[in-house]
Amino acid sequence: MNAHTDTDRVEATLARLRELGERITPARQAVLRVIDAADRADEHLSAEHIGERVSTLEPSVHRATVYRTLTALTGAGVLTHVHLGSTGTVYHLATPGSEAALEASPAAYGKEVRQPHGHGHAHVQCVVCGRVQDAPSGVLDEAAGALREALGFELDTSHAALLGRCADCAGPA
Amino acid sequence: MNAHTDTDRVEATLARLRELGERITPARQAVLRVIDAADRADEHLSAEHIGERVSTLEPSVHRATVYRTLTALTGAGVLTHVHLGSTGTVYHLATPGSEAALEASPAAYGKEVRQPHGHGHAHVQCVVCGRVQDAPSGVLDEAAGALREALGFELDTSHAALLGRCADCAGPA
DNA sequence: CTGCCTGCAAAGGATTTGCACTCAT
DNA sequence: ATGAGTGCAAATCCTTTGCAGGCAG
Repeated sequence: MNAHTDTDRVEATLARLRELGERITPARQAVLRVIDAADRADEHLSAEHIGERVSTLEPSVHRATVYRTLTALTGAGVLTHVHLGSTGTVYHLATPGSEAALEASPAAYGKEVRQPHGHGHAHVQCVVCGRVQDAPSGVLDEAAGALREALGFELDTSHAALLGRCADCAGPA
Repeated sequence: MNAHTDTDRVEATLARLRELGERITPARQAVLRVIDAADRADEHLSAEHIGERVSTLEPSVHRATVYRTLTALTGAGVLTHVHLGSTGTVYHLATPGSEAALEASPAAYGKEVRQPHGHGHAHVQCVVCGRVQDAPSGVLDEAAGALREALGFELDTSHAALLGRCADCAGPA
């Protein structure tokens, strides 16, 4: 049941790229597959780390291409990135829907790409062990409202990780 | 009118350093003065930028020393830093009387950490223009509570900036 | 006097860029 | 065929580190 949905997610993204007039290349496919696999495993990969995995998957792809690809695909709206405090930036597929098998309808795109930013969930990172976790959805809703009202600031709740100490590192003092 | 309090803030910090057994050197004084001045002007300076200003104030101070000084003084608890999304890290004078070595020694990191209680304020940064603003205090209180309850995660509300669009950049798309 | 702190220079690692070529469309 | 995308290598950028000497305490 996985090999199937796996393909769907990457394929759906490729389809969106095509619609946008972007070219489909082996490098881009490899990058998307690596990120998709990481997403499914709840991993958060940096550009450099993605590059390593792409190399094993498609050895001819150069590191520089990975960087350019990440930038291009993020610009196209099919990838998103999250800035972690001091440990760089990690990437996600921007595919609508999420982890659970939403609905394997090939034509599920139905609509256009959503907002390039702001539809993902928030992340929290432990400054002690570096672990990144997904935050419950809505944790920043009130903050977003308060900031909008006080400053006219439109918060992008998923663009930067919140920092602190995870349960494991905070408890055992 | 200000020359007085200016001196006071830096002096107070120097006093704290002395109490901690840290040495007072021209380089450290210059760094503190630069950061203090920036704080007063609501500026948020990166290590590199601090280095530039220190150079004009005390030309003999080497860049490497600025980096080491920032690390050391942050460790001593008299400075704090805020991670901005993709534009590096900026430094502040730590507010006397509240947080001490939040990340003092590597050992203290996961150990008897003081609660990052309400002292430091949160920052928001505009991803369009890069501007950094202070967030109203308390905006993250609810989020902090929700994260503690849901994940046992202790949020450090002032360690990373929240990203989004400021009033100027959000409105007039 | 001690050893913490510094200056210097060189190393380091991550990301970017110029250029010519290739391949997806 | 045509130019977006790529490979390669060099260049940058910011930050760190080894070492020897200097100054604060």
